[in-house]
Amino acid sequence: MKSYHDRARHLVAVDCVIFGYDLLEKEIKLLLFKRIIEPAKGQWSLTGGFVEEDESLGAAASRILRKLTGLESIYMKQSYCYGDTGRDPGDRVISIAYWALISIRDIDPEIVENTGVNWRSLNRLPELIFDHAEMVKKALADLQAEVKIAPVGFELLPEKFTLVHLQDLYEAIYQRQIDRRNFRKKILSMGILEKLDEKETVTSKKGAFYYRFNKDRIEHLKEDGFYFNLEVN
Amino acid sequence: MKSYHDRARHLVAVDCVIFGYDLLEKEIKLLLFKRIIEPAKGQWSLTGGFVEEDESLGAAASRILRKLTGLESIYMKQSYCYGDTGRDPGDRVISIAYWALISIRDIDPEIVENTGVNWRSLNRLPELIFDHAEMVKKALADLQAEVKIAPVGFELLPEKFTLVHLQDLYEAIYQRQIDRRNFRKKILSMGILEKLDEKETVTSKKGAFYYRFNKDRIEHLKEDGFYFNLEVN
DNA sequence: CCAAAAGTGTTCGAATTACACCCATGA
DNA sequence: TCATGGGTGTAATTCGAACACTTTTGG
Repeated sequence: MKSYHDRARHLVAVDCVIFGYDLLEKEIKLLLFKRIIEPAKGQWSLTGGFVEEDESLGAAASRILRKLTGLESIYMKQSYCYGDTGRDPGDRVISIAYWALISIRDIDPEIVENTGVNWRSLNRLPELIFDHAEMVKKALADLQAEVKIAPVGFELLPEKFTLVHLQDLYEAIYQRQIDRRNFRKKILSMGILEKLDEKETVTSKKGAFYYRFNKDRIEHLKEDGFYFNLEVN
Repeated sequence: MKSYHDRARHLVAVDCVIFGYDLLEKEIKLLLFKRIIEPAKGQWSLTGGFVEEDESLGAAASRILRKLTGLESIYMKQSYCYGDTGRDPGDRVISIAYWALISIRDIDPEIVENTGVNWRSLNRLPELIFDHAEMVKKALADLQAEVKIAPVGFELLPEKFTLVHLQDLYEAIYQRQIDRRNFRKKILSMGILEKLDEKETVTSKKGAFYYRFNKDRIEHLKEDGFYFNLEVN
């Protein structure tokens, strides 16, 4: 049954701001690609695609992410809907931006190779088409806000990680330095980490203890309306 | 020039979560209306409409607000885009929710009368169609977040107001009690209010001093990245 | 033995919370 | 004179910020 006759119909797209973290380089990167269709063919762009007939917005975003990385992201959130009439010179397109946070190391490199996408450091982005720079800016703000209220970053680290790894990650997201002592004090006081007996000895001679997340504890805290704030110092 | 051929085209709507404040009743209300078209004709709904061919999303939201209230709202913000395929049983409609905050007293009562809309207390809402209840919930959260970082509420009060009025407003938005002394201490310490010699003597025998906003000072603080937080006590 | 990274506590100031009594006035 | 709502200050606590030295060990 179709109600609503004679109404304007619009092209609706989803654009994905895919943040990746590589714990070796300690930097947040963005997955960009060179447009293969007109207009603006050959220029740098976010990854996106049109929303199909019977496809929800989230499904469209997941489809695009999966195609480019082979991943289903745990952290994929809607950011904002961009609908100015002139934003895409090709036609009037309404675009919903999503952001996702993934671990670069998890990606199938072959897929990345084949799809012509490219990881670019957040600090040294090329010029982007249309309003994509604005999308990135807003998505980063969303990510930074999200990180304060949910243990987002934890999804990006391997099962075992050191407190140094964890701090590096938060520094990459916030894009600033954090005091080591204050960071440890705060994160440990939350009681969501379990210290293991094992040490990571690759990056230092002394070695750093591995930790592991206590997922039950996190779930428990969330239920109690726990406010996860790591914005120290 | 039209690029992008053979792509699905969608109905795109805007739904407005219009929050109103009445300083007499000290309550936030929502502007609802009874649907006059199928499906769900006769049921309560947010106010909305389809986005037209060459109309930006914000323009569509403003158009709807203006039609129903005669107002241009200073505070109208995009909330979230709802696009599940089955959300509207009439057809697949992608809807962008906006919220606005207006002063009920400013509205032309004749327009409200003619359009069949209705102010309903936020605490005693009727059942709403589709996913509109979810829209309201999210928009309220957005409003509460916005209020912490911008002097939103000020737009809702008349030129002259008492500190009691201002506190009532914030209590209505946060939906909780605030300690009188702490509230005053905080708001006065910001230096954005000017005390007048005049008193409001309607609600009390003693009378309460009127205040007025110092808009220049607010602009000045905003430029310095001022974080407007009134979440006291 | 020394370079390099991990690990650890304390102090200070600011901000937030809790809390109770006096004031002015019209009826 | 009394009921009603307006107005005020202080002490206790919590939270975040700043800050420097010791430990371990492989080379």
